[in-house]
Amino acid sequence: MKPKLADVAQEAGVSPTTVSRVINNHGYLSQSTKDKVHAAMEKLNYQPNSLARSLHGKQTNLIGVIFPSITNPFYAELIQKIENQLFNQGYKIILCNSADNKEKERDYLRMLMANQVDGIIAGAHNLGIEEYQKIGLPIVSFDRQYTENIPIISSDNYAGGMLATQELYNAGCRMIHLLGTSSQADHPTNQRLTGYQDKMQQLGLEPQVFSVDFVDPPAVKLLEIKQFLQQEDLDGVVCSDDLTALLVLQAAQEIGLNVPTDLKVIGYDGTEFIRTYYPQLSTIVQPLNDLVALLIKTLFERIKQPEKQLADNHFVLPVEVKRGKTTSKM
Amino acid sequence: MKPKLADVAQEAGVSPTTVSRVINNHGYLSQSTKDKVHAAMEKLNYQPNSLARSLHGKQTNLIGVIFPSITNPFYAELIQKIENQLFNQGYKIILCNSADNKEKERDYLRMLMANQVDGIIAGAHNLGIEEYQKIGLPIVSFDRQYTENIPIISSDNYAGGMLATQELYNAGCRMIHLLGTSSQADHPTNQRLTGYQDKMQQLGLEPQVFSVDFVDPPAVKLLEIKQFLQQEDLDGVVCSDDLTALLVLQAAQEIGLNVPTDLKVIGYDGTEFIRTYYPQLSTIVQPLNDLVALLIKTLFERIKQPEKQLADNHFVLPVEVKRGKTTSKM
DNA sequence: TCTTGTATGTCAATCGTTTGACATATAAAA
DNA sequence: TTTTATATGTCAAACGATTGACATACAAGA
Repeated sequence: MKPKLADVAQEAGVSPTTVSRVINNHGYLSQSTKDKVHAAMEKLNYQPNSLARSLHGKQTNLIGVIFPSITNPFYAELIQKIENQLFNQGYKIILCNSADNKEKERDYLRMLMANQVDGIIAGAHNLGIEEYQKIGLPIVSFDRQYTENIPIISSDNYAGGMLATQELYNAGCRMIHLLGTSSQADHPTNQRLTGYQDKMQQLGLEPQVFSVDFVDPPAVKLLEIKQFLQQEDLDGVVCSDDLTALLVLQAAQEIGLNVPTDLKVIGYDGTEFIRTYYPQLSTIVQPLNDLVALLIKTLFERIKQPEKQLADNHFVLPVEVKRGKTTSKM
Repeated sequence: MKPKLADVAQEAGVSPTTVSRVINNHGYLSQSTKDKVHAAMEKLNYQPNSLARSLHGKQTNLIGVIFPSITNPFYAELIQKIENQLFNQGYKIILCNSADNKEKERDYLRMLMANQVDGIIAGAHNLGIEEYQKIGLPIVSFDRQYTENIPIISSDNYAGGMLATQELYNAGCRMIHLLGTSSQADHPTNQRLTGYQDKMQQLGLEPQVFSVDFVDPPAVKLLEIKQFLQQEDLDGVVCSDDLTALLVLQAAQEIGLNVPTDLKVIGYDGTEFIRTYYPQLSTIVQPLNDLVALLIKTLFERIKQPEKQLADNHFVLPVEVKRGKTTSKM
């Protein structure tokens, strides 16, 4: 059986209370006792049962992390950075992949409650606001609107939409379309769309929006995009994310459109992955490191003072353009 | 405060014991009592504290999942599938990103023990065998050799190495090099190298191996690969993984080598991501779904019968070639 | 009527750890 | 010598749920 505190006490020849005191550094302790206890813990490979400790009121040091997918490089990098930061502060993460599935998300929320996590970082929502209100746990959200009481961290989607459009315009495009994946009405990334529309208007151009269904498999999306490229009169495409942009590049190649000569393309997200393995793709870079730092800082504030009313609950970080060959002038 | 069992009892007008009986479906219960209790749980949004339940001897339904990275699409897809399967069976995962860091891996193992996880799926190791032996928990490993007592699930790296080489040979290559990332001597993916070497010998060709350092940032690797392509006399490259293959394609383009005319390339892993977004890349496809199913099945067997000696502890699943333009004949 | 099965309640021990109350003992400081 | 800080021990209650032992009560069936 796993060693328990009492075993350590016996091994070290001290009382259980003393062992607990050593572990929690509580009360008066001589160096020699500490050493004895540590030696015994080492010898038995003892680990205090965190279930028992947490049950007694201590934190669990577990954070629930809910995102719609981890195979999307953007989320993968986000989660990896979150994991890293949290690990450095002594926290572990329970990874929840909502898979855009209402039931799964609900089940996970329940499980997280049952597991007494200290807090939740959420970047997915299919559920109504009520379920998020009911949880009664510190939550911060990435780029999703929940309730007034839940802080939202996001990058400047509106400015990003404008920047992307401007970039194509600067590269000489005049027939710029937006290619997006349809999603809920209140999804903050819809701001990218608005940014595009406003910028087009500013430039005196007609906004043109085409949507592919978010849930379609990529092969289907590719087909739709090929049709889109063939049917429309266009010389530039603002994509709602980099993966969609990759499909555009692929579609363009398959139907014999040269990028950037015939068509210019800009994506959105600018993950390290894309920047490394598709350096030619122009894109709007979200500041992942800053986003993660802010998410975690905000979450810890919520954990420390759960009741505190938020003066402002929406934090927006700036984005920047990363220029590649897909928006070269010629 | 969070509602507890006693609150539910009061709300439902029954005894705490009865509530517990309803939750665990233990002993005689009338339908009306069950309904009352369920209504009360609903009303209070009650979730049994899993810490307390687990402390009492029940399983935690937590599985530790340790991999070196999640931003690599291969691991991302593996983890996503693991998460999915485990969720369907009522388990949650604690995601551990070892980041090829000994200390981090050790800390995570400790934490997992402390959190009383029911088992571990590990695909990383920097640590010695002893630390894995000490844990005393059901473990299965993906593609890593730990101890005789820990089952290993992998795909057929040796056959994969041969297949990849044969594919280039069939496409007309005669100067086939292997480009790999250096790693530990006992790493099972070294079997890919051996497969390559044996196949070359079989074909009467001279094996040529070039290594880039695993920890180098991609930009540095890219440089090294460019030099490699320029210095060596070659017409085909077997890459140890798809990401390396992407760098080769990029390097080739930058130095003006046409693929597949001047140079043919084949990768390794064949994730859905690569197959979708780089369909031109030929690669060896690992059977992710089967690997995950087997990992989980084996883990559950270990959990059920931890003491059972293993007749065979290495399970190897077959791979297949996915042909793309990078190994077209012409 | 006497069993027997069903339904619920009370009580207490248990899981492993934390922590406060209290006792005691030694050593150093006043 | 008396105080005080230091060091350790014993004991027991708590955290929230589970579960067995035991008591009680009511119904239906023999």
